[in-house]
Amino acid sequence: MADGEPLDPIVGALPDRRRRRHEGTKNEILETAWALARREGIGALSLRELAEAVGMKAPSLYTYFPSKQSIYDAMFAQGWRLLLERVKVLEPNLPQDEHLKAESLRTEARDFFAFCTEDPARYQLMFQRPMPGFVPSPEAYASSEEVFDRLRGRFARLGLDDDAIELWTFLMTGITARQIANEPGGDRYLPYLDELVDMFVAHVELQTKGKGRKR
Amino acid sequence: MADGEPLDPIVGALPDRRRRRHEGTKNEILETAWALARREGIGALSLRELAEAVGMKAPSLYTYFPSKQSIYDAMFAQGWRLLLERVKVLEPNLPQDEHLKAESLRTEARDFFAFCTEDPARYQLMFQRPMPGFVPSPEAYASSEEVFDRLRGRFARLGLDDDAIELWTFLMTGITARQIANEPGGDRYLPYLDELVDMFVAHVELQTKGKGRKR
DNA sequence: GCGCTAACCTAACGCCGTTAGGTAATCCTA
DNA sequence: TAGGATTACCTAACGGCGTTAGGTTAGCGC
Repeated sequence: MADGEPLDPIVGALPDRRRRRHEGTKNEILETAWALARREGIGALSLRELAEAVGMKAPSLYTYFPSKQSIYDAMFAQGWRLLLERVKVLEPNLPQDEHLKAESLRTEARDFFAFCTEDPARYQLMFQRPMPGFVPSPEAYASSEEVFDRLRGRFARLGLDDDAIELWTFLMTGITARQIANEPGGDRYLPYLDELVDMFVAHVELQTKGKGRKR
Repeated sequence: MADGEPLDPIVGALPDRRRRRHEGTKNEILETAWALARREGIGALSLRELAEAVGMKAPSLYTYFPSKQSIYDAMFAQGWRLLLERVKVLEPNLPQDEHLKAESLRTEARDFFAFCTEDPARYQLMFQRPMPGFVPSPEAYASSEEVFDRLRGRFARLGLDDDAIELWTFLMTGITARQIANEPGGDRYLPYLDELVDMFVAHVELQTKGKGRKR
């Protein structure tokens, strides 16, 4: 308590120049990790290989990350932050009422599908957790929570409740998972996307009209 | 060509007693592998641990399987054979015409959901391929193909085409994937299953009525 | 009883993530 | 600007992994 910040004692106390360099190297490691993950699969990432790709030996990586898991964690957080940025730009274009519900949802779906399929390694890390024992840290998890919060917000503005969100999530999960599994990197299932959205819209419209029914 | 069977020269030439014993041990290894996979995750399976659990040392497993991948492959094939058995019993109860389409699909969905959620490790192995580099052998793949063929057959009898199958697969993939990811071993999403089926039925009914339309 | 081979074993290879412990460069303070 | 601290790397090594090499023993057909 007496001498300043006991939290994060190493990095936190760095002067700006060094700190920037440290952060720069950290980012370089992460970018290289993404490149390797894309080439050989997220589960095939090796610290020795990663270290060599950035011009180090494996143990030196531990200056920047305390474990391999923490590298995965940082990548996981990066992925969700990126998705968060992308869903944020969707929101100003939302209609003020429930008009254009279908169009909004089509845009939403296309954006999500594009995000998921443009980087299969990222998709696996974010949605499938293929590394045995990997559990994202609370900080990393926070971004993913905010993505869902904002999804809830957008759906509320379209007059859709939490059950609709669950249904929506099933649809989006289903089509992207199948795309990644059967044709990673491609977009063979993209033509089905609008049909899924239409099906969904028809369903929730029916629910709303016959309101007060079950559940 | 001259001297009998050059295929599978070791196991194929065994006398019955030995052969049975060999197959028995093989099954014991697989059952133990399933137990370990269920306890610690399919990706955490270790040959040394597996060997110890069946009272061997790791290299001795190579008498029964040529590699760890081949153990995964055998488990993969087992999983799909089991699912095949389960969908087979569905077929005698199918209606002769398109009557009871919704009921048939509800049964279909419930059965699939139950199969997927009752063993998360099996689900991951069959549907998510979490082991880097694992590719099922053609023989193992055959069972999974037959499951799909029979699905096509059942759907045809209900008057549903291949596009409907794709949509159906998205739905089933979506809800099971989410169940496994968010609450492995539970059935929190089961209540949404009938709603998904209703949505699907309403959609394909609409497509059929307004026939000759797009796509 | 003899030869064959399945069914095990131990030892070891090269990989992995990680730790211990050392050294050189860089920075802040006096 | 010299001294002390700390970062940013290194090499060596540990225990674990899947796998291979090479050996021994037990069970089988002839």
